[in-house]
Amino acid sequence: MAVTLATVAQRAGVSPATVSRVLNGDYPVAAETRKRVEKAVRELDYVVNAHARALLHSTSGLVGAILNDVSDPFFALVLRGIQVAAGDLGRLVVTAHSDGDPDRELAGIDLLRRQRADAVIVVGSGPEDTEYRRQLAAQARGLRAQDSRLVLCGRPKPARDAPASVVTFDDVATGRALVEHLVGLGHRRIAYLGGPPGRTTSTDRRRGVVEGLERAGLKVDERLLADGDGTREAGHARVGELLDSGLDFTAIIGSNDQLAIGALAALRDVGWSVPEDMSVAGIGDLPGAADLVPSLTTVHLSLEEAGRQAVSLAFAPQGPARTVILPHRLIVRDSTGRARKRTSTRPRRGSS
Amino acid sequence: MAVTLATVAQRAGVSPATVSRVLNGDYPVAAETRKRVEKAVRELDYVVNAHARALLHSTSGLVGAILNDVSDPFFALVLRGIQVAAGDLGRLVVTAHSDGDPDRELAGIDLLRRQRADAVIVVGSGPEDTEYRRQLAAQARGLRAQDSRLVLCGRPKPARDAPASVVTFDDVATGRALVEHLVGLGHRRIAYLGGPPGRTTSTDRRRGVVEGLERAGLKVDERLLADGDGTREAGHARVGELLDSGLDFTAIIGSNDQLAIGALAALRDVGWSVPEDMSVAGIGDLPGAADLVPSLTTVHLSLEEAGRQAVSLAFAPQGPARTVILPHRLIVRDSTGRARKRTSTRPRRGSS
DNA sequence: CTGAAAGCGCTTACAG
DNA sequence: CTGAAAGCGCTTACAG
Repeated sequence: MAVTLATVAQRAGVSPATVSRVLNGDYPVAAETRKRVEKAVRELDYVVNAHARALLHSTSGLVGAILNDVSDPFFALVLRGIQVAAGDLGRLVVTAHSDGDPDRELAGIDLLRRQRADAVIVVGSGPEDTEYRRQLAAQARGLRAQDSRLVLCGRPKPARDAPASVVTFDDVATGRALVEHLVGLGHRRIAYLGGPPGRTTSTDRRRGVVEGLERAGLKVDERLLADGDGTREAGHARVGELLDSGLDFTAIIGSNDQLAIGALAALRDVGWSVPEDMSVAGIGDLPGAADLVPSLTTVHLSLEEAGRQAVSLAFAPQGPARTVILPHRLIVRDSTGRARKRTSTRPRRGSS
Repeated sequence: MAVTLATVAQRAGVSPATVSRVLNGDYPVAAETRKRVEKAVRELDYVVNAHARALLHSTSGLVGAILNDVSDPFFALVLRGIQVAAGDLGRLVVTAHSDGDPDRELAGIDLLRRQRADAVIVVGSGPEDTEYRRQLAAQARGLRAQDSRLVLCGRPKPARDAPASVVTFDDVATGRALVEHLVGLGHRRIAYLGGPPGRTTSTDRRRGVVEGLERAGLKVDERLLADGDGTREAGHARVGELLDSGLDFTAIIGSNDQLAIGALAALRDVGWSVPEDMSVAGIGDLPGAADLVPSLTTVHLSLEEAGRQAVSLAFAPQGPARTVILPHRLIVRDSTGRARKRTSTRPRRGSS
């Protein structure tokens, strides 16, 4: 049925071993023989079976990536970096998506272990749940035992001793940087739109914001720290609520660009101007942030670079697990400006 | 070294066959034995080798996807659809990216054939080059011979008789729909920003625009049809040039949303208002199109649905190759409006 | 209910 | 330069 090495060998009138040698081209074969074999390969449209190969060597040439959601630009950019770097190494990328569900993430790693992936890269923030972290650490050890490895991209290790490399950003510092920027512009009451609670990134960015406020000697008003699922819609809704609440604030930090975009939309709804009536900032600097009106002040994260680094850590020659913290960069654009002088001049909801 | 079925069997004091049966759970095994085996599996952290399995059955459980660029939202959305549908079928997705290079695309298919992917989905517009189409058709036949199949998502078949299924949009109709919309608003001179020449989608959308103009009895001014690589930057640059050229036009159709975004930016640069001074529309309705200011009139394409359909075509029970044309939908937002009455009132470049 | 044996499609020492 | 044979890690008739 299927064309195998044996089929080719028969057609070319040689042994399977010889065909294999021609194909791999790493062994002396008579020019004449080679030609016959190549002809047979062409005529039969023979394509080597990667599984048979993978069985011999214990490597598959596959690198696995687990993502929340490929259509989210954050993950898409990291994935691109992974693809480029993996491509350069002649490896294919196998992706599984978890939708942020810890169990699906773990199940994804398992599937990838079955495929004997040369490395598994788990992208994005992780659940802080203890049991989950225990299991992830176990998967890290399992991969190691298979001569593969786990690389975490965008989150810290689940346990100090987990054999996993990490490439991530200093999420605490990104939150702090935004607060410092806004405080420098005279803002004293800053609202914060958090991401899904119980996830490393959400916790860290929020901590950064709180630290920033404290360092500036400002008191933290919990009522201005709004949680949500991190989507544009959540940002839109939370800002609507904050506006309705009558609380006083002059700036909004979205813990990601989507939230900031939602905030901009909510402000547009009520006719407030940004940055005149309210400053808005995000984190991520995803494509399009500069094309918003007003263009978005945000913290740039080199996501594609993170993906590339993850692959390079994955295939680094031996050595213990490493941790790389990638730099971030505050990008000041038009959505943040000096704080309003007097709150009494603030426009009222629906004033437009 | 590595933990195999044999290791588990030995530990549990049974034969490999029994372990296999416990693992697959499709065969009677004594409860007592089962328990012992499961214990051994757990203790050894045994993970079955998918390659050994793939060698037995001739299926791998992998679906392959070839994309220009995962970080482009168009492709990211299709990929998400593919992942969701493949996940529902218990299959993993292997991705390769081509950056639009025909040779890399073909090479990607080859890698996927080696992996014995159950199906290969090639996403996005295709080169119109004859030689390329011949080779793609050959790959389609090769996949078919391997009991796999080729599905094209977003482009037509490379040849009438190529054994490939197709899920795509009516690109000609999308271009035409936009022209009709604009003509209905009184526009008579419409500029068009094309995508990369020599690609199916570019050609079709452009044809749609030209057809639309002709049907409306308008004459086609080639000078208003600008080609480019389809990026935001190209849109920005082309519109700048068109503005400088002094040609008269009141609306711009970007053959994708990125081009339209670039157009909006270029108009902002010179202080023109949209839609008062110029109408702008795109194709795609990518996330964020509604958050632009002004929000973008565009043609909605159900990209995620296209990905899902591609998988469903790939695993449809037998049957000849099929072609599915997904519906598109004109979404009128704020970036298009009635044509200016008198061209003489048009603001001049740099008037702002 | 359990095991021995063959075989999936390759590669690689080992001989010649 | 070429081939016969063993083996990678599984599954599945075939016996029992």
